[in-house]
Amino acid sequence: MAQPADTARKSIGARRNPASADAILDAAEAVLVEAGYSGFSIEAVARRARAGKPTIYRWWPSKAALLFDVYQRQKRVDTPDTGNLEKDLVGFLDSLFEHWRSTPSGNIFRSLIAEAQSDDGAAAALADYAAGRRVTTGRMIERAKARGEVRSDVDAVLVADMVASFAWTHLLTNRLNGEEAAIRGAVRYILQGILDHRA
Amino acid sequence: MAQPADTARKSIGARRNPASADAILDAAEAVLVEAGYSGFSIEAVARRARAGKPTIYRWWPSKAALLFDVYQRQKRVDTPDTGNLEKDLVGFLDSLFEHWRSTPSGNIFRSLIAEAQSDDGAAAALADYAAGRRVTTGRMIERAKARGEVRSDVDAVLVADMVASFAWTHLLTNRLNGEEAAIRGAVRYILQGILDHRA
DNA sequence: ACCTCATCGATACGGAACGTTTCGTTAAAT
DNA sequence: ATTTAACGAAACGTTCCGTATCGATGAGGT
Repeated sequence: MAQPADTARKSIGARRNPASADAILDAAEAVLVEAGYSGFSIEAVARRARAGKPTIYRWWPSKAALLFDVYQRQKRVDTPDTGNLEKDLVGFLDSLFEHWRSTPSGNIFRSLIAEAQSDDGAAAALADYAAGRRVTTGRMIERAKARGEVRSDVDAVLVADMVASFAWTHLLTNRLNGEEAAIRGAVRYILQGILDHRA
Repeated sequence: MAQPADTARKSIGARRNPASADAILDAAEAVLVEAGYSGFSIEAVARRARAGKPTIYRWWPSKAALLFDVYQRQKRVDTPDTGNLEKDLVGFLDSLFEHWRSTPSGNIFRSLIAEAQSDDGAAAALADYAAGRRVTTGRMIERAKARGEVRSDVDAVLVADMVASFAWTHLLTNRLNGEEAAIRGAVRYILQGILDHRA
């Protein structure tokens, strides 16, 4: 679901000032980029957006919800489809690492994961999002299965989970640079395995 | 005059009351277990330990440092060695998940990772720790290489990284229960790959 | 036996951010 | 033109931060 955790929007009075919501999301992103997660406070966002704190709290029940909406506004890396799974997976991870490195998305996502460790709402939203992405990425593997490239008994979502886990962990431990060899290695091991003798 | 070994007052100041340090670490762990990461504050730890805040700040420069020490006191899951890599990896992950589930270690580790997203010191400590664990776990793969079970060109540390990533991500997204099938699948894919045809 | 001194618990401090409440103002909807 | 609700600003009490200051405690050295 693309909606924020709650959306318990009050009565008929629809969001009267969408410009204000945009300004707040813009400010939140800017604060996150300039001050980092540790400097990301509702007060800082309100100051930056020239908005009142209650305005933020009215629409976003928590810092986590705001973070999640900021993340949702970011562009996503979509999954390639060249007809070759190895090329697709390596390309996907290369693009993802580059995207995390060169846009605010990486730091926003890190913050979101961190927040999810202490905020149940953020945890639920993140779990939901991650499950969706596993399915999306899993389609890459499904396509390869369809063309007979991958064994039919393979769990595409699980493979997507392994790929995502590799990426997440690298993001969380600041290992996004010069990891091309690791990416290629990891993909190759998932595709071909590491055993010396085959049954 | 029989003088004891000169452990004399050192730079950092001889820790005069190790019992107090233990009490603080005990309290920190208890707070973390009872109130979770969001309730984990220096003040709460001090209250619980009947210690003064300055006493904590004297020895631990940050919340992250205290967290790390708490984590270091926990038991670790060690890597099995049955002579069969698949059994070892599955056993290792099963034990790790069970350990994270049934002891405070999981939540402490989650907190540490979260803290590392906003504290450079914690990030460095975590990176160091994780690198060490990759080497340790990598020995499992090295042993399998030595007995010819694994291809000699395989990067053992990278494989360990993939295994750890899988575990970390499951921890961070609250997926520690009923994951036996996923563990077996992931290990099998790493060992045997997912391709249908081999080159 | 005395003295010295680092650590101890306790308390207070200024600062920041929390989440809420109050109050005029503004602007869309009727 | 009137209603109505979201708006910004400001202030609130609270919690926690990290630091400073205090007298008490107790071990080591003389």
